[in-house]
Amino acid sequence: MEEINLIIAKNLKTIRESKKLSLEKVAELTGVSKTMIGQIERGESSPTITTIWKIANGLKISFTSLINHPQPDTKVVLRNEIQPLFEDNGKYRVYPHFPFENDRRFEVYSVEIEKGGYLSSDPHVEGAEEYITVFEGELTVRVNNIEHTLQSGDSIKFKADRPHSYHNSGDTLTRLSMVIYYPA
Amino acid sequence: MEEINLIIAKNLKTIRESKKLSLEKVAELTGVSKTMIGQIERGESSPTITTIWKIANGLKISFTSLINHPQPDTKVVLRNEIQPLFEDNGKYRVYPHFPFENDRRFEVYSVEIEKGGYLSSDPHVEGAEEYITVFEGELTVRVNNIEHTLQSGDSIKFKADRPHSYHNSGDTLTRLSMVIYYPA
DNA sequence: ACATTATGTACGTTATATTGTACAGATGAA
DNA sequence: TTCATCTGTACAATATAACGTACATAATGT
Repeated sequence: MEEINLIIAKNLKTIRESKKLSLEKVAELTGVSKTMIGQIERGESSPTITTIWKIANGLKISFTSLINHPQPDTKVVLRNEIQPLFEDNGKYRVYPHFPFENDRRFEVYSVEIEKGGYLSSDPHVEGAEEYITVFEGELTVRVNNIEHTLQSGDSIKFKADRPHSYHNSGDTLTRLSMVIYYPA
Repeated sequence: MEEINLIIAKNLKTIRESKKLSLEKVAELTGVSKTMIGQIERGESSPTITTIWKIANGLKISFTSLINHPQPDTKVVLRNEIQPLFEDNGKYRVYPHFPFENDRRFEVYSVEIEKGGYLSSDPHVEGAEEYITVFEGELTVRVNNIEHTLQSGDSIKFKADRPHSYHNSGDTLTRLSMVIYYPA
């Protein structure tokens, strides 16, 4: 998940050292206490937006240079690293492979639903869409009061800004891929 | 100067209303209390970076959509609106016309120095440069232990990451324009 | 009309961001 | 070495962000 305050910590320390400034010098330039600068660099504090503003302006750097962390060209996410979310007494399991991140407009999940497993989802934000492909078993999606039953290999796309539900209507484990898109 | 928390206040309120969400709904989606969301929208609070992160992620919006405020195509800055900075007992007056702002890599000032007025400046950050043009009177700049005397219409550029000083070496008021550049 | 729900604000409490001072280790000069 | 300065951290005090509850008003239905 990459804690945001750790990102800032690393960025600030890198920038400060690249400018060869001491904590005290940064404190002078920014009007933020030496102690606070140190704590931020160590990730011990989640600074307020005004503090970040003072730092950015005092150091004459952009806001994003503190917030952005360079995205690696390649990123591998192992199943074991993913902390699944459990619903319906563990019968419905969500694996967030690529959760929402700053500018990215979509998320990638996979879902496992045991036999009989069911989940009713509240509407997402207006304009949101879901793209589902079934990889194993059978899935029944209900949206707009219409049920759609899919088999392995089938897909469905629907506007997810209304109530919808997922149901393993088959006799075996259902596994599927889900992409959620959010409008800009 | 546009207080940063007021910018966020406006952005958040606009985004929330465009999505037709109540404070409570936003609280649910983001994990930030309804009260805090309200205070942020009213500009009564400078949220911490983690709170902003929660809001951005919960609402599936980018960080910058909360921070950025649309720059007008045209901006007029009247001399009367500028709050000058006084040095050397008011003999050295700095007028910040376009102070540092997020991505902009330079600042534009004008300076008035009365007869005999003098200012010794500490080094700016490494790589900083100053571009000065004299509009009225005489100016003596000292940098690298060398003095340069300029008349109205003359200009000078120098690396400002070392000590330097300005001196009105003439008999009349000196007025000049100063651009300070900061490396990326 | 009334009741009911929904929405945003005021208030008191807790958690924590922020500050100033004091301290310990490092660095450097003589 | 010794003294001095510089750098970053530990600590205690204060300011304020963040929370939960309760309240006022608006909106909605019956």
